[in-house]
Amino acid sequence: MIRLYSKGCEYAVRALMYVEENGETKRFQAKEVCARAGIPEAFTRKVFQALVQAGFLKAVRGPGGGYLLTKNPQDISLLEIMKAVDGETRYDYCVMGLDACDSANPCPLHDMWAGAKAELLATLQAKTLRDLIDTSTQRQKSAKASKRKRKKA
Amino acid sequence: MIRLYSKGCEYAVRALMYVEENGETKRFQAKEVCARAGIPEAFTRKVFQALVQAGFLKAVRGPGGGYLLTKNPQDISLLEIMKAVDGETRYDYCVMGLDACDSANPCPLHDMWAGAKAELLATLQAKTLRDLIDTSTQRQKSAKASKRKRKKA
DNA sequence: AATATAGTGGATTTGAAAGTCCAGATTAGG
DNA sequence: CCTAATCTGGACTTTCAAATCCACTATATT
Repeated sequence: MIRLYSKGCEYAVRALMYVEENGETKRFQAKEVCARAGIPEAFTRKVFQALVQAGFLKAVRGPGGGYLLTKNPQDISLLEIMKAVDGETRYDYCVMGLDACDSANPCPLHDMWAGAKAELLATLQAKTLRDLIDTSTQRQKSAKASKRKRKKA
Repeated sequence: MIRLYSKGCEYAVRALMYVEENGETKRFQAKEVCARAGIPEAFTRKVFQALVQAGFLKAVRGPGGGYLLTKNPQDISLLEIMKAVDGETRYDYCVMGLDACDSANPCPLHDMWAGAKAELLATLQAKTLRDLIDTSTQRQKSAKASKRKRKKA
């Protein structure tokens, strides 16, 4: 199975799609958001710790605590999240697994992959958390709409 | 690290780039080709078994035995090898890890990934074992050529 | 027939990613 | 000050791909 990012990063992304607006800030608790996203809480907490250290989240302890997004969703790109969780080098390896592969000494797939990779990374950089939330919300609405339609019919 | 295919498949591809022409047929032994490709022999043997069962290789036992390619390198696509080793479903999963993702109910990355995937698969289908061998051989030659140049200078 | 050389297939081990557990630190509220 | 709620961080366990091991079968050569 092709993975753009690790399982941990997958959980980070899926969880962050469930943050809720509370006035200016986006605030949420690990337990609650993991339950809604349907992902393992204990493991996802580890990932949140990484996001705190990377500066994307601020942790608030104690009753009523949780996490705060330090930026607005439209200012957080998917690629940034990926780099924070999986590190910077995930996309830096030869797809054929050759140690000695670089632009000066390319493997047979090097050029085609360089192109594909650049496109992919550009898209992931352009895609913001806001986009993910919106697409997902829209989808849920249209799902409900067609449910109503089916009920009517 | 982004992997287009499993480690086993990587070894299959890397090994097959070292098959040698013996008249009409391409023949090689596991031990020798693994040594040349610099990959683990025992594990790669397992992969060869899969390629035998998939019909890409014919196994010849006994002294002087080895494997035969059943087709010419220009008639074997990289994608075919990948499917034989990793199965048909490797590219069929949602890149965001959502169970309920399909074209009727797409995840936020679905469409962009569908496009990227289609391009990628087309390239892998078009790329033949012959291409891989030629690119690799060419690279070795030009490496030697520039070595000679450096020596001359 | 005996021997040596190849591939085969099942059992087992290894290592990294994924996942869990729990005691500890922090803080809001009574 | 006590309790409950929340995140933290280290140790531990599980899972799966990757890798190894070894006894077995098949066959060419002598």
